[in-house]
Amino acid sequence: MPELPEVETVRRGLQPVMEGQRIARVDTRRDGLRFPFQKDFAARLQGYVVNGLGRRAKYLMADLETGDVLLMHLGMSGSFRVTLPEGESTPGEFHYPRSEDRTHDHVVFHMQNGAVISFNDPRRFGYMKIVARAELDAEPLLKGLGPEPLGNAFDAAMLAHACAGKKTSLKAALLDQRVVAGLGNIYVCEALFRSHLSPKRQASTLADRKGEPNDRARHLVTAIHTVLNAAIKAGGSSLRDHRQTSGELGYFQHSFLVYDREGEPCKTPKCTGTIKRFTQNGRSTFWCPVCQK
DNA sequence: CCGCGGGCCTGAGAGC
DNA sequence: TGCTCTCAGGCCCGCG
Repeated sequence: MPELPEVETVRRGLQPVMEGQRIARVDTRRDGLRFPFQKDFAARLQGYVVNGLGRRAKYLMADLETGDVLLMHLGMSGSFRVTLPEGESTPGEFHYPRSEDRTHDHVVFHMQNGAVISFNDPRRFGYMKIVARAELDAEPLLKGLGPEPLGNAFDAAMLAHACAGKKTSLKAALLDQRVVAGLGNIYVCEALFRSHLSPKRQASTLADRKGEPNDRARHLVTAIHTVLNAAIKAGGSSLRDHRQTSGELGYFQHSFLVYDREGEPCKTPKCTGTIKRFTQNGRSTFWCPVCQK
């Protein structure tokens, strides 16, 4: 599922029931997800207050009063569902990911305020890991991540510099979390389309000979900002598994201009092209060969 | 450094 | 109805 907008949507849904609240109990319903749980996983969480819930790239980070940080990654199919205590919740219609039963609820947080937060992940590509805050800088999962695409450090100059001399494709460069952290297959396709840049274009062509950013770099950065902000506003994109923590669907998939639109007409004004799909670095790329150059 | 293929998992959808 | 095949918002590893 989840790229930055989906993870941010989940963060905003969990924040009110986690931040400043005490975890009463944690149930793990299997030995692990992608990796086995740490032996003291539940013990390091139970009974402690969550001071804050943040996000770095596609990771959720729960700051505990103990000085530990719980890192959570949703993999491809992870989702969280919040159930509020009797009388406090009136979330409308629930759309459960995949099965109606909760077979794939692998981790359940019982908050002292009565909220129950379930982590569901059919494919189990997600993971959770507790790291001491003092050791976060050395944490392999986070080390080497590039800047946040919506943060101040990410601009045309930074992107051009990171891409200078790269012979790899623009698509591959943007998917590389060391270049910029948080984009995935959908939003890379969408941002390239919106900036009229070909996914096949060599990444180095965002910079001039001195490594200075050109108009392509500036347009691409703008397109990334625009598409991510719009997707967050829409609660992310629900194709298969992504749900907001209320169970509601995200709806940015209705705003896709290229992703999942193979064979359909290009939406660029006056463009007569047709959206094509091909495989790049093992993933589907959707694009318009007519207006993306 | 790079691209590529395989692996990790389950489930949905298409085709037969 | 049911089989087989392909594909899926991520990411890591090893190969050449």
